[in-house]
Amino acid sequence: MYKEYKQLNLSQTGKEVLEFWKQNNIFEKSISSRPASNPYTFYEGPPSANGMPGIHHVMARSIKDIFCRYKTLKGYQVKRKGGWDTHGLPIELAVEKALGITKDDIGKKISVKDYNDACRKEVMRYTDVWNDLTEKMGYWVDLNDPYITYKNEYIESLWWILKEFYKKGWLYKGYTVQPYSPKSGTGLSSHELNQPGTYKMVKDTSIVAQFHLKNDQQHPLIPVLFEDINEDTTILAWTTTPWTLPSNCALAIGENIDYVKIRTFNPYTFEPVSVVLAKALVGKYFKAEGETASFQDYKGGDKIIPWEIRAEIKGIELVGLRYHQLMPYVSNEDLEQNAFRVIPADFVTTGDGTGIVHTASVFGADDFRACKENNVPSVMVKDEAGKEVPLVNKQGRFVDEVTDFAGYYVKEEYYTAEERAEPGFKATDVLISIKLKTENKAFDVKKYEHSYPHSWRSDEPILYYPLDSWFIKTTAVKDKLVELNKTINWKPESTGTGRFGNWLENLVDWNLSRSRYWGTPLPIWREENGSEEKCIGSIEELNKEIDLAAAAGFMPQSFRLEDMHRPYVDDVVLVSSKGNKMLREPDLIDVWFDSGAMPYAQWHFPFENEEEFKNAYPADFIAEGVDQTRGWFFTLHAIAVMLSEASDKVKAVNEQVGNKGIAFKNVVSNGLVLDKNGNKMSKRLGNGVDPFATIEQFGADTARWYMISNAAPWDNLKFNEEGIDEVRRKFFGTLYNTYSFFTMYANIDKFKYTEPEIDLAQRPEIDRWIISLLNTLSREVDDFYADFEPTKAARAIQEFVDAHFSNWYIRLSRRRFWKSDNSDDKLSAYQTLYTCLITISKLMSPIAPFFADRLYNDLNSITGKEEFESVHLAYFPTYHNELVDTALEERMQMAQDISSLVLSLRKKIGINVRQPLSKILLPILDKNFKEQVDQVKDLILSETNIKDIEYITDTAGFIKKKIKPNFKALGAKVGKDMKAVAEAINNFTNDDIAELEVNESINVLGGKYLIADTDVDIIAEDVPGWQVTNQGKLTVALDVTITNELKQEGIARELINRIQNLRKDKGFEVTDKVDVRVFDHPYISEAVKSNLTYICAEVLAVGIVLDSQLNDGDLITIDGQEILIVISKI
RNA sequence: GGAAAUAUAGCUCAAUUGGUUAGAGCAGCACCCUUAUACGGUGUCGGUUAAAGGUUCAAUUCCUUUUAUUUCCA
Repeated sequence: MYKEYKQLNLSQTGKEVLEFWKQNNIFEKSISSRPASNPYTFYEGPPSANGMPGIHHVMARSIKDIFCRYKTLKGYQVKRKGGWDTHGLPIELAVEKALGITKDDIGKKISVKDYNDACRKEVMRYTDVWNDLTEKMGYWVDLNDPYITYKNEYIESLWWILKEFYKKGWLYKGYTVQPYSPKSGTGLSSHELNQPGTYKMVKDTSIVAQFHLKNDQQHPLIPVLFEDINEDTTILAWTTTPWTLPSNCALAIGENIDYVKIRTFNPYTFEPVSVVLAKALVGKYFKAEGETASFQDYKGGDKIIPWEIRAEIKGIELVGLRYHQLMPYVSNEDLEQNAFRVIPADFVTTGDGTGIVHTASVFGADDFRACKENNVPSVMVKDEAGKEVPLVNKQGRFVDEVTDFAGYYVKEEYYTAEERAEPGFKATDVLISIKLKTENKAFDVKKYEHSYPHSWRSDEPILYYPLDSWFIKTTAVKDKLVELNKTINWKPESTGTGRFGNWLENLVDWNLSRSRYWGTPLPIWREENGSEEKCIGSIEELNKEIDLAAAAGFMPQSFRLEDMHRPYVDDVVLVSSKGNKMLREPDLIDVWFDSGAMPYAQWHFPFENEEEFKNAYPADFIAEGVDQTRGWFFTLHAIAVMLSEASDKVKAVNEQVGNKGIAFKNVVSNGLVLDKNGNKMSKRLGNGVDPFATIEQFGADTARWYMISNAAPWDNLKFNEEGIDEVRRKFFGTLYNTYSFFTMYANIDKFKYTEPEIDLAQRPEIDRWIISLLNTLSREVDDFYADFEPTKAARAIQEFVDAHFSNWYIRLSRRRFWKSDNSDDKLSAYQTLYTCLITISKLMSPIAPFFADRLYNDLNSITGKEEFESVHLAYFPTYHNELVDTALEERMQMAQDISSLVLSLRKKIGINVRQPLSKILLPILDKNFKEQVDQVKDLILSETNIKDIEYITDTAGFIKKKIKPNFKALGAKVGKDMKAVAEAINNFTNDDIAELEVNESINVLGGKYLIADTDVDIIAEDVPGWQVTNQGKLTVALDVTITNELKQEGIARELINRIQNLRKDKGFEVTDKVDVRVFDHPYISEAVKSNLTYICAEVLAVGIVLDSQLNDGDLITIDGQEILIVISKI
């Protein structure tokens, strides 16, 4: 007996199937049953278990799961090693919050050891919750042996990679401009800058400064810029950070921007001056009235300042011009030689300012880069230790060399509230403005409101400040990164070419340093004076060095490092070749390096598991959220490409597996999950969706199917519970019903698929049709999965189940199952229905793994047709081209369309389907048409309750035709004359159309064009005198005459319908035979007599008695006539 | 400020890659059907395809600009 269910409960099904998987180790078998020689490699992007999983994790992991399961079906061995991301700032922040401390307290209020222990505990806090979700959502990943990034072995692999880079010269210490908080004395990571509320609107003093050009220099533009010896020509540059002006070292222009030289007067000193600025921004600083004003009549203080454009200059021509240092506090020969000149930069725009950017290399990341590229030195001073430092110290104050402002805080906010409240207090930016105004160096000063980042910790504005950091020289392999990226299949493509591609094009070196406590320590030891350094690439190497240090007396004898984290690793002191102490660089490395190195470190490569690594490199497939584009996707790619150059061991592996140096071949980046209104889910709004509750209520399958079928993975998903319910009702409900239908009859007939397969040729049209469609579907779904298009796969399956399988195939086949005999036709119906169900279970199993497995096993456990104990151990349905019959699919579509047209006509004229009608007319469109329709004629007739189909040709001019231009075909032919041609065609008379049909062509526009019949669509629009409707090319005319005979049959059908309803109401089994007594009402008596056998057969009655004495029973109504009837089970 | 994605019916999504009358499902309304179906059928309501401009015989589709939402980066 096939299992029958009272109702569909997907949540319950999920739990039971999960238990079945566990009991029978199905996941393990799905791997062990596939040959190791046929691997498909998937990398798990490690989640961090210090936060609760959300519904978006169900989304991301469904995508991973789908393709892994699909590849298993296709015969690949898909190992999925799980992993945990355990380091990093979020964990440290969570611990700080839990302990009620700040970063500054670490090492003071709490020891680094205790702190790190707390982190270690925190990081696995929600592991159980995560594991629970993983199971319940049906995500198959190996959690028994996950990689954990804080393990010593993992870290050792990271050290090995770093050493490989170091040896290649790709790991260096450098200076970079970073967000910096003077109050906390620490650099801020980009993560910290992305905290909510860091960017705030502030009003800053902005200055347009006049940079006076040197008139004694060699430059082609000099004659233009200095028209006479007394002319004072300046370049206008704008800044919102006046405190950086003493550090100015260059002016940046856009090479393609148009500039002008304008003669005018300085608005503060009233001195005559010439200024250079972007042409597009002239209107911002000069009033239109000034252009016509007289220079002679101008007096200082006049509201209208005269101006005139004296020259137009291309940006590129300005490059190289030298100017006088604006605030000459600090200078030297190098600066005089190489700084204070105009350089080109790509970040200059004419969006605001003057189109010329004041550049202080040490206080802006863009500035720093532009200066470096153009070899412009920075304005620096030497501190007490002789080290070069900027003009602003780490407290945010000017150094002594900036005499006028020595000791002043550069940002107003760094002063205390009391200091700021003192009378006469002025912000340093304001003081600088005043000074520049009086020195004839300021052209425009005003307050400017803009958004500026603040430290989330201390709430004061950050500085961009140069700090020491360790870098990986990713720029050294930039070209290869770009090149190899083109070999990666990105879904969607735009993420790869756009977001990722552009990012690679503008690649900068990777800043590895983090001044934190819980993370992978940088394995570099330095002599205190920096003259010697060592990079350690393994525990063994470290131990050797420790032994040397022990011999030098710096370390205890036979010391061994138990834990590679801080503070333990900081206790290791090594010895230099000169016998000096070497201390570890205190930095940790960026956690993204941890995860990007997982292909190697998860196997503890190269120290162990070389084979495992080789078999799983590179990944065939990875998937994460699009926010990982510059995170994990990048670090994986960067490390892989760099190792392909720097490491002999990786090179060797690459050679063996034929890898050019990538870490992954296919990547799916999925979008976000938003709430149903399109808002981000957040704790604050309380609009987050609990994945556990969702799975409990609807079942994991429903949630998965909903998320996958609703929107492409890379589109944002608006998560709506009503949508899940719709999926349950429409898709799973329908599919469940098809299964119930099957079991209901299969159990009655004891169908176990033991009979030999009926030849396809012997099967009826409708069976061959659904089999053809099923094969087409298999191929499509296969292609969609292979192309990482799960949404299209889901939609195709859904469409098949709903529109074709359930609402056409089964509906039209029902009668075949009622028959009491066991004919071949019935067997064919069973075999076909079974094949559809089992195939659907396989096709859908990657997306809805629980339901699919239940369906598969409910069927297969009875028939034993397949040897697999789970659908996930089975193989993807093979596509059989010979089973696909496109002509058949076409004519069945026609049958559906024609039926639908007839039903719509019946509706329009108010004759219901139970009333038989004699015939429909179909105008013949082409030779094939009649032949095609004839083969599905019976289906149409029974579906629409019509007696016959009659075909008509237009020989008699009986049909009114309509002609429509086929624009696509005509476009190539007539081009610009389309309008005229279309009009001509639309104006064709019936005779014109007839001529075209006979000759297969016709002249239009007085013979200018010859129109072929393929250039137009001709449809039969109307059959005068008939009820007609059409859709596309199809036209159907209905004969609405109801003869007495038809009427009687109609009444008989009504009676059958009422009896069937009564059977159902009374709870009779579908196989129960009945006795019928019905009142001998004149309205039905003829109908009963003339359709007696038909009625009896339909309702399984042994006989019908017309009884004029009947005065008890059920009252039924037919066409308004009330009639008593008694039916009784025999 | 830069890069990217998205924007089509009240909602969720299509539209054969430039072909003229933009389609489904859900929701609403009306009728109908059902010995698998809390399902289905037919009809109805609903659109300035975010806005503006451009290219073209023809634009939801290509280009430019703008707006909104979102992400990543500075």
